[in-house]
Order: sequence, then structure tokens, then C-alpha cells
Amino acid sequence: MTLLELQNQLKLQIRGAALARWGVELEGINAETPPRPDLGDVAFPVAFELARLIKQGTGIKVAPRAIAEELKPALEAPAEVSRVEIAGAGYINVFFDRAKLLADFSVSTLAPAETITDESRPKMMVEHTSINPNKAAHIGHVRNAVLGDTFVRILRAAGQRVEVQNYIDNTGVQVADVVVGFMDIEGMNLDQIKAMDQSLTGEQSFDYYCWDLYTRVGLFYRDDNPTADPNPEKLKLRTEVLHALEAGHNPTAELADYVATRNVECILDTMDRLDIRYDLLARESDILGLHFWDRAFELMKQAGVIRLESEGRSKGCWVMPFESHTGTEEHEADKVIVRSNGTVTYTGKDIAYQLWKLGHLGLDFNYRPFRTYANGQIAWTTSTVPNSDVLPEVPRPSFGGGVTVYNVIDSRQSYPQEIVARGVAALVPELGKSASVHFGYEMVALSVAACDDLGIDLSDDDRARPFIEMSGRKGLGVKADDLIDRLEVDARREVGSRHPELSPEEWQATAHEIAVGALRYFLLKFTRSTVIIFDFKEALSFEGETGPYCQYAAVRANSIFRKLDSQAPAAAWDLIRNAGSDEAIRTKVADALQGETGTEIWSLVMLAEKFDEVIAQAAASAEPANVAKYTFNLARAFNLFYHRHRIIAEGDATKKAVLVATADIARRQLTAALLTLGINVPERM
RNA sequence: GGGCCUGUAGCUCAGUGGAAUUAGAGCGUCUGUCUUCUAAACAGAAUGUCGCAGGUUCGAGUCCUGCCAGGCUCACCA
Repeated sequence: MTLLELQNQLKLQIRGAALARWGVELEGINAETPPRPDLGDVAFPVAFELARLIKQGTGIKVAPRAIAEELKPALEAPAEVSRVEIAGAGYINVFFDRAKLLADFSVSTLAPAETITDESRPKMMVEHTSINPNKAAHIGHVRNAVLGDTFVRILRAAGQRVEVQNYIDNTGVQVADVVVGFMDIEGMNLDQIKAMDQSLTGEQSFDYYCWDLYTRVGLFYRDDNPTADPNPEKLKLRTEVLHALEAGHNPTAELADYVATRNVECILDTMDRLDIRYDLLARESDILGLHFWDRAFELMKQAGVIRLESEGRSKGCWVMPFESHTGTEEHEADKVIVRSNGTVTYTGKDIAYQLWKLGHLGLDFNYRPFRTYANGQIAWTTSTVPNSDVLPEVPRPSFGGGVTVYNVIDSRQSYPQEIVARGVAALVPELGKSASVHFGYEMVALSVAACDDLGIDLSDDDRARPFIEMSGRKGLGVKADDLIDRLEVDARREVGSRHPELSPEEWQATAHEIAVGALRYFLLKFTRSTVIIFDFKEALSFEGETGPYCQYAAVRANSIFRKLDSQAPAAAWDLIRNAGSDEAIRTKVADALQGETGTEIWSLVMLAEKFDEVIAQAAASAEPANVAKYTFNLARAFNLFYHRHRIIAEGDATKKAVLVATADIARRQLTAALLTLGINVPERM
């Protein structure tokens, strides 16, 4: 029996008792952890709520304490419960049979988070990263990818089947701008770009080249004056490129496709460094090429979701009524979906794509493999070329048709996301708005100090602001690969001085794990609604509340088991399990878990066993920071345990068995928690 | 002006309506702990008008209302 199962059983007991005794149907029952472990293992404040419900139902006033007393027998029933105490005004504190439960935990080992592929299971869909493929990724993009990837891991740990998508906007303005840069600033054709790409060394990759070029394009439009308005003549170049991209099958589109694809490859390389991988790259050019929008347009017209305006400021446009902004009557807030010139807006395309994700468009993409990762996983890409033309066709999973779609997009996009969700809900009422979830989060910004550090000039106005927004257009940002490189250099220096016996390859591998741990944890410890004001000192730290701190705790735990006699762990668990049948052993195990010291050891076991519950809650609330905080607390509790108890040297066999079992549970759960955050535990550090 | 979000220690942040004397971490500051299973660690000290004012109830940092301060957003751009 796991802790979660036991808690659910206790809740069932309470629900049953409340129904039998007072005829009250309890909805959700809250289980709490008492403020101190000596007060009990789990507490239920349910008597207070029952008092209110009983009064509502019957008018009779019953004291919470009396209710708690009446619930007590039901909670004492399970074999895992040793006793129940009523405390304070009506708290029900439950104490577990620690010896029995510890034995149970040995068999309830956490199932490894396997990827579920059973196609009959409902599918969750998570779209994240979705970086415009015209430049290198910066730290803000990494927050998106790490949040999305971690949420995917959380859903999988919670037993869900998940498909991961990365949307590639390869026909938008941003790609067009870089194409303008190549053609009109650099004067390059496709062959010259390819040659340049080939000549790039490890120092500068294609996405870095584009990063710089992109900022030059911004200046080029403004005739090299950063504060001036763009020159309309030069903006025409962008418009021409955009038209060429939309039309397809021309040299400009071919050039743009090369540029976008190379940037996608670079960005995927960056994300792969952080153990972030994708099932499908959905490309905008294929959404256009396969006429997804035309189908969606028909559906929307048929359903009466949009209407053609015959007068007013939106005359000639197809709009979707959207009445949430009722502040001023002069501007109705209807959202234009099709412009008066007949072209579709971004929102319109997004509705079509969202319909496909939910399996309600009635059209599908074609697919081909894009890359194979080192672990054998294949990232597919959408295509306009029929699958049957790609012979022999590789077996592929079925894409799309999600039950719930999570779009990981920063909260600046919450307005358009709301419109997409409403549009889809209006078209397919049986789905409802809950099928489309905007997984929003605040941006990563730069502090004034960080800008100084990066050598960025700021205006006095900017200096007065609480933070500086990053901007790809202005080249303002911390590039992801730069930061990872810097973390790896720092970690490698540290590992090198601590473990001179290791080989350079081992240094590098360990430094890499530590760098990933530091970066991922740094981005995950903040809740989604917090703006991260990027600070080099904090991001580069390996001490305190950091990923490496958590990794270190697991490394220390593993080191105990490396040095322990090889038979010891199995022997320890045998002894703990025998406590079930042998009364003498049982008493000794129970003793080891009693008193101040025993309770402290037991509290680590309890915390470790809460992992399932934390995962369930993080999946329901879509808040990866919960798992990060939990992981840190577990690591902290383990470090304290490690400091207080000498496990290998422990002389008493029973005590030693309890310590070994506790350390085993802690390291197993800590490793699982870290893995859910996408952080691996190195051999040594 | 409308919508969404934020305001908790010197700094950066956690905190599902719950505790009988104490609102928590990390960083920073001060003081201790390596001949030990790894000191990337552990222990202790100092630091708080939980933005302000009302309300709801057995109980409010948490819920409601109003106010103050800050951020994002509200195109036929993408």
C-alpha cells in the first residue's frame, strides 16, 4: 500500500461514516500534514466542515470535537493505523503503524515513468517551445521549453498518455525579416548561404549568425537609426518576401525554407542539451499548403460563429463577436478573423490548427521523420507530400486528436489564446472551453545589472524600469547556449578540483548534468505567475536552493549504497518485511521509529512517500514549481538525516536496517522527483 | 478606460481557509561543525504593520468589496 492509497482509504472511511451517521455527502476531504511530526502522520480538519453541513441540513448545532470523536472509530479501522487522537477544536490526528507501513513501502516501489503508447488511452497534447525559426533561442524561450517539458514529464508520471508538439512558424514576419537580411543586406543567394553555413566553425553556429543578422535587419528598415520609424520602401521588401512565402514553390520560399529549417535544427540541438525532445514539429507552411484554414473557414461560416460585417470599422471583414470588453461602446471588441482583403489573420490560422489538434478539423497532415535522437526517439515533422510518396513509409504513431490540449505560451498571449479557445468551443460545443488550456507563464526579463553585465546600453527611461524585457528584434537577451556553456565551464572547474581522479570525459559528462540541473531548477523554482528577473549570480549558483543541491543529496545517498556491503540493502529490507510476521522484530523496528530520533527518521519516510501526491497535484494545477519545491525539501530532509546518522557504522542491526531502508526510499523518490524535473543524478560530483 | 497578473524578511521567492507559545525557504550578514557514508553539506543568531481599509466565519497571508502601487495586454501587425 502506498501512502496515497492509504490516505484515499481513510477518506473513504470518513465519507462512509459521515453518510451513515448524519446523512451528509462529503465532496472533497482535505488531508493535511500536521505542523510537527509528533502530532500525527496525517490530520483531517473535516469535523469543522461537517459541523457546518450538519447545521445547514438539519439546523442542529453539533460541536466539531464531538463530530471528530464519532468519526474516530472509522479511522481506527485500517490495519495501518495505530491510533487516532482528537486535538484542538476538532482536529483528527491519525498515527500510522510505522513498522507495518515501512514494510509496505518496500514493495510499493515507484513504477518507472514509462512512456505510455497504448493508443486506446485518451491523449493529452502539450505544445511548447514554438520559437520563431529565425534566430538562436534565448533564456526566455528556455523557460517555455523547460516548463512545457517538465509538465509533460509530470503528466506522464501521473499515468497520462502525452504527445509533445513544437509549432514552427516558418512563414511569418520574423523569418521573412531574416530572409530580407540575407538577400538585401548580405546579397546572398541560397547557394551562398549554404556555403557560408558550411564554413561556420563551432564558435558561431547558424542560429547565432541569424541572431546578429536579425538585429541588423531591424536597423536596416530604420536606415540605421534605432529610434526612427521604419522606411516604408524597405518594409516593402518584407511584404514581398511574405507574399512569396505564402505562395510557395519559388526561389525565395526555397531560401526561406532552408533558413528556417537550419534554425529549427539548431534550436532542437540546444533543447536536446537540456533533455527536451519533441514528437512532432507542426509547420505553418503545411497548415497553409494543406488548406486547413479553408476547411475551418467553411466550418465557422456553417456554424455561424463568424459573420461578414457590412458596415462600421470592420466593414468587409469576417469577425467573431467577442463581448468581454464592454467598457467603451464606441469600439466593439469583435475580433477580425478574415481581413477585408480576404486574407486570414493569425488567430484564424490558430483556430484551424487547434481544431486539428482536437481531432475536429476533418483534415490531416502528411508526415515524415525529421530527426532521430540519441535515445532512438524520432521527431516527426508535418509535410505536404503524401505519406505514400515517401517509400518505404516508416511506421509512425498517429498524431493529433487530443482530448485536452495544453498550449504553453507566455501570458502576454492570453488574449489571443482566449479567442482561440472560444472560437473552438463555439464550433464544437461538446468539447467545451476546457479542452483548450492556455498554460500561461510570465516572461523572463533582464535586470538593469544583467544588462550592464552583458554590455547593453540602456536609456535613462529603461534604467528607471523594474526590469528590461528581452527582445530578439533588438538582440537583447541571454542566449541559451551561451548560458549552458558558462554553467558547464563553472561546473567542470568544480568537479575537476573535487575529483581529480576522473577522466576529462567524466568531468565533462558530470559538468553537463550539473549545468542542466542548475538551469532547469532555476527556471522551475518560480511559480508560473512570477516574472523571472534574470540574475547571473543566482542562475549560476550551485548552492542553496538549486538543482545541484538536490543532485548532491542523491549522490551522497548513492555513495552510501556503493560503500555498503553488497548484501546489506537486501538484508535490511528482509528484516523490515519480517517485522510483519515476527513480533519480536516488529517491536524493535517500531522502537527505532519511536521517540524524537525515530520520529525524525519517520518524517523523512513520510515526506519521500508523498511524491505521488505531489505529482497528482502538480498535474491538476499545472504547476511544475510544486515538484521543484518538493524535490528541494526532500533533498534538505535527506541532508539532515545524512548528517545526523552514521548508517554504515551503525552497530545495532535493527536500527541499521531502518536507516538503510529509509535512505533507500529517500534516494529512490529523490531520483524520481529529479527525473520528473528533467534532472539526472551524476555518479559523483 | 476594460481584462489578466503581482504586492510576504535587506534581496529573490514559497505558502491547497486551519493548529495547541513562534508566518517559512534560499541568498546576504554574524557564530560554530570536515581524521567520519562526499562540507556543492549541517547547526545556531539577527531580520516581518503578509501594500492599506473594511467585510465574510469557529478560524484569513489565503475568500469578498473598495482603495494604493507596479507589470502585461486590449490591430484588418504577426
